Amino acid sequence: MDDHRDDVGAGRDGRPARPARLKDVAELAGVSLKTVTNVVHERRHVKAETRARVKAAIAELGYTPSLVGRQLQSGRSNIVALAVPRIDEPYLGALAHAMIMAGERHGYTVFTDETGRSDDHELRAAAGYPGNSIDGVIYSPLAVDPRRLADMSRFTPMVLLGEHLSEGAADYVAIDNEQSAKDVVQHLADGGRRRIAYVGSNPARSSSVGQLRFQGFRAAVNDLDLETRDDWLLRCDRYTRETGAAMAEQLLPQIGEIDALVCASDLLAIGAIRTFIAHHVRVPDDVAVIGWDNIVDGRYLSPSLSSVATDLDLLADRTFEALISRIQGNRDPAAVYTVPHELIIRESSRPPTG
Amino acid sequence: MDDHRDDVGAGRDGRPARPARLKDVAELAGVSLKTVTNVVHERRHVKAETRARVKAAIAELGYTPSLVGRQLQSGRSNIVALAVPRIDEPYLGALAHAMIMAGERHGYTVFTDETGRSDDHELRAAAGYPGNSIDGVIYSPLAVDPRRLADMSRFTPMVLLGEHLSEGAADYVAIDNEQSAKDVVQHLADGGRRRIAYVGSNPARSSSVGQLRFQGFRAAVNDLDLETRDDWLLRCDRYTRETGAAMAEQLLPQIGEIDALVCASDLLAIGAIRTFIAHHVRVPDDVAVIGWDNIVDGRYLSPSLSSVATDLDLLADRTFEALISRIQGNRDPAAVYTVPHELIIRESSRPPTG
DNA sequence: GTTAGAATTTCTAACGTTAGAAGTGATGCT
DNA sequence: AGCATCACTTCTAACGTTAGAAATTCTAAC
Repeated sequence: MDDHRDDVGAGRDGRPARPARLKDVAELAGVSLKTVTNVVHERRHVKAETRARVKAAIAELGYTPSLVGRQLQSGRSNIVALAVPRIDEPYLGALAHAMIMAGERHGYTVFTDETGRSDDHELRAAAGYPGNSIDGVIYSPLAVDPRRLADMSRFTPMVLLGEHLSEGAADYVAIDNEQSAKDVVQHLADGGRRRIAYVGSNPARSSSVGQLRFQGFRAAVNDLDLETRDDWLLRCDRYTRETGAAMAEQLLPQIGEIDALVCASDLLAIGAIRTFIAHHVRVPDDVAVIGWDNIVDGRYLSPSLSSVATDLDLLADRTFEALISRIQGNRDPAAVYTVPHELIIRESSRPPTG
Repeated sequence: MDDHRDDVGAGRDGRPARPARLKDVAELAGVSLKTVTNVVHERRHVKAETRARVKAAIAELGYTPSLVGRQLQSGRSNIVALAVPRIDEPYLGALAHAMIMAGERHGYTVFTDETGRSDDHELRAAAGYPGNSIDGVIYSPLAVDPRRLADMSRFTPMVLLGEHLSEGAADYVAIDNEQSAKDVVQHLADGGRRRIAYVGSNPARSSSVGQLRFQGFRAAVNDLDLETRDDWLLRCDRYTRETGAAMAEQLLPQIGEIDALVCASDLLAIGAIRTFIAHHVRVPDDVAVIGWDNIVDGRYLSPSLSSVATDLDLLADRTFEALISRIQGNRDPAAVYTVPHELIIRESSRPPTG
């Protein structure tokens, strides 16, 4: 009788005017709050008859537990944030999709956030979204200083993707980038390619995937006695189609010398192929092109794009295993989890005809 | 002295062992809770000296208000859900990006959810994510029965995108689909195309964008005295690359008769072009192809893809305006908001050379 | 020096959930 | 009959925030 709000489930169309609370259920069923939670959580020590009555009341009121109340009480939200630079990049979209599915398997809701708008957003993600009661962060950093990140992440369960931070700031999940680059070069050599260019290195960021892949590339080129030259190695920060197109522009004078181009991402490769075709450079006959990420668009390109594929579902599962372990208090030193990769050969890197 | 937790900001490395609460700030500053909130909310009636002391305490403890606490108290979360079938579809990724940016402009956090996994997920979105304290839903439905949706959405602020529900279940924001199709046909006619096929109609779902666009298509074909035939009109549910490829397969026998293909989405168009090229059908010389959505990939395709572009930023802003008005209690009948579209002409629909 | 009124601050209940502690009966054993 | 044990249920404080009401202090005018 101390409740002034009396219109639960009383809409004249039979729908509640406001969501029912635990208290409403308790009153309708004529039991205490605790008994209702006991029923909701399927606990013992509730008489069958009481249980039935409570369940009926729950059904009648259409009661759904308020996650906010729970969260406040438990300190846990079962929400993790996936922080990526831009959600409209194909690879990151596919990653988000895989993470959402994996989150579901592991009992977590994945809240995808974009950090690419500003450094502030990146730092906010790195700090674990203070105030938002995020249980953990899956983070694909772009520009944040690794040192700073290591500092901030100490108190936020976090798993890193994409860029490798040598300081071991947090758990890291990725393919073996160097080895995948070696596989790429081996494949090109198998197809008779000898003089290979590379787009996407960046010595200034030695831990970037582009640089890791470049190291594998260079090692394989040496091991297999292939040729590369400094002016065939183009560095860039952003792995976009635009950049790829611009880089290919720079390579046009070398066409005829080079017979293959390795791009640190499919987007770079797509941009490069676009430029090549526009200048009547034939792919793969004049130049083989290959990238990383196996984005769907590559399959529908003409020529279709060869690429290094990550098993995203596996990557997402590993990520959640690591993250959940951290959420549950694991304080071991940061670990690196490697997931397998696979070379998907399509038209763009087939051996030249004739 | 009734607080048993005494390790706020007491980590021996100078970082808090747990997040600071309002109460911690109040104690450190030697004032009451209300005074601290008054400072946090920049309210009057706080002495300058007190304000300074509180601010110092906030800074020292690194206090950030708990959004959960706020949400419980206010019933508002300032979070809206964007429910799309799949986040890894290029158009939906671009839409999500635009919505996240617009949300920021309007003071909302956008939580992107995928509903494509099951009907349950769609219904959950339609019901406003019960228990999650979502303030509103931006919803791009795929399969939910409009009738049911109308029923559920009555109590959840909601804006619909994509599919048009004639029942007026909720506010709807989109381009003028019929007019855009007429513009497409006009453009093809201007380029000398006369016999035009269409992929993406679906009479079973008369309110689907594919069907709306088809209606505009047919009207324009009649008005401009162009030709189309029943076996040039292919219906489909899913606007994917795969479907587009399959539909184009069906059209191969008609090549030579038709000189243009209108696809209800860019993905369909991309799939179709892939099939055409694989079968040495020249685009645009043999067949012009054009789609909707202006996804970035279309620009890098060869031939680059002509498309109907929506101004996504404008669409997102309109969406938020409508949604916020609903959140604030607007009970007017559901409205339709139309945003402008633009025809982006690229290579795939250029007039045949020679 | 009083006092009305304003300025500033504190007190307290509430948001919806949870779970430990405490309470009530009923049963079975001696 | 007395008592411990068990099944079941209720009571209550707590999570972090907010804001109306109440209390206190200050200011200025008489």
